[in-house]
Amino acid sequence: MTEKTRVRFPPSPTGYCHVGTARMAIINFLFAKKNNGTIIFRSEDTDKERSKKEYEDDIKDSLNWLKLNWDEFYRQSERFEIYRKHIHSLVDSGKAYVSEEESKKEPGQMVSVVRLKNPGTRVTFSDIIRGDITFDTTELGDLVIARSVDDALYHFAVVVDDAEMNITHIIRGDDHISNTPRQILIQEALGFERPLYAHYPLLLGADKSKLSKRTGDTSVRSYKENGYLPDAFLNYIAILGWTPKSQKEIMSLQEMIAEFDVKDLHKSGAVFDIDKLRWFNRQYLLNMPESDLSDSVLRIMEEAILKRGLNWNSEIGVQLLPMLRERISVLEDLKILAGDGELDYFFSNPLYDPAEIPGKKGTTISAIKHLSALRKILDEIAESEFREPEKIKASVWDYATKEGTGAVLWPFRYSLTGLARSPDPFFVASVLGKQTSIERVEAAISALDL
RNA sequence: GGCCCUAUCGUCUAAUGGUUAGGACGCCGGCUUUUCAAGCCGUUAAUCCGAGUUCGAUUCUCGGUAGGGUCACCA
Repeated sequence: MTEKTRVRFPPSPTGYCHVGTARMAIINFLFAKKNNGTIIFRSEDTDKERSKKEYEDDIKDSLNWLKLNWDEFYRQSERFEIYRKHIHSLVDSGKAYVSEEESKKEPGQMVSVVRLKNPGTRVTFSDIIRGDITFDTTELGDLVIARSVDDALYHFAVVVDDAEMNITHIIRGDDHISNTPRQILIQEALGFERPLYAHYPLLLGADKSKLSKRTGDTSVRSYKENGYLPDAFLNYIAILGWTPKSQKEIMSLQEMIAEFDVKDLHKSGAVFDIDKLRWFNRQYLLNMPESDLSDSVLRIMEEAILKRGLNWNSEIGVQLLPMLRERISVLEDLKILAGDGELDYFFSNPLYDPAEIPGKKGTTISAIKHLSALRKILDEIAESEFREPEKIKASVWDYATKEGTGAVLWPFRYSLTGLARSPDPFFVASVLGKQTSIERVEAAISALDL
């Protein structure tokens, strides 16, 4: 009978959930699901000083946000009894010994660390991604495995836990390659079976070094807060450093699971590219039902509009939804858009710069003429038809083409928005409504008359 | 510095002992009934270097070089 696949998420709660942690989880998740396996979340909090519950919670929240769930949960700080037992057995059997030495952390203090007797062999392990890797372990010396007989260190805890939890596959970052031989040494001293290893390359920052705070946002929560969609984020991170056989990029979780193979993980590191992440997010945004989006879009917009000292109008906000969705890649963009005043004219009358009203293709004279004509045309459109941009366009179009679209449409759009850049005038007018639109055209005319 | 890992467009990557070295993101340009955005089309752009094997290497081997990782009583 073959053993059931068991993998682990072993973050240490010494900081907020890092993008690299998310990637570790995704890879292990895909592998586990593909093989119908079990996922063990193990909080590696043996460092009492640096570990915090707050961070552990953040990591759990972040993984939950990405819908990466696990089957079993452990905390190493609650397992010292188990480690102690194994440390004692090692000392009793002579494979490890207690060593009285001066503390490295507190010079002058004497401590009794536990050291493993290093047989000094060459250790070769077979990595699923990289093939055989050999290390000469003599240079490791008698490594310290515990601060004292009661206080296991990371490497020891990991080896014991991986064995006790029947982990079959250790899939982790490249940075652990050189940790592997020392863990194997401990493993062999303890008489444990060796699990299978796979080391994938680290995520890189724009400068090609390990992704760090210097190179951009590294906490998963910051992406969540900036309005990235979890599915898009997950998809992008999964595809970074892994090409499925189908070579598809946009994939559902189910597709990823179906296609996943550790052997397809790349050997070289990939740069985390925020522009591509934004593109992924946009694709997901575009495919979302509007109903799933409207609450957050409306909330963000309202907040930004209120902040600008304008009156919020949710009826108008709702009409803006489809237009807005087209113009953003990330929800955060909306905050910027609205915060910069690019939506102000929907909620208050714009101010005009008379020199801007005619546009490049017109003059003051022509602008007055066209705007007056437009006022009349708009006035003749039935209130009910004013709801539809296409109807407004149809009414205005003959006149505009006859007189020159640029000369007519620019003043029209500018009178409605007061901005050099905006969505098209037909859409804007339909949102504003007949009365407001006409009022603004008139206001622009009088701005020119003065 | 020792040890270990890696090396295709700016970035993510595909492919092969023989290809016009393909795609995606970005950039740039054009088109699309005003502007902006979007969309569509297109352009630009890569096999780190040097030997060897071979009729032929981007691909295989070796050596450089470069980049990264790791060398704790952190994880």
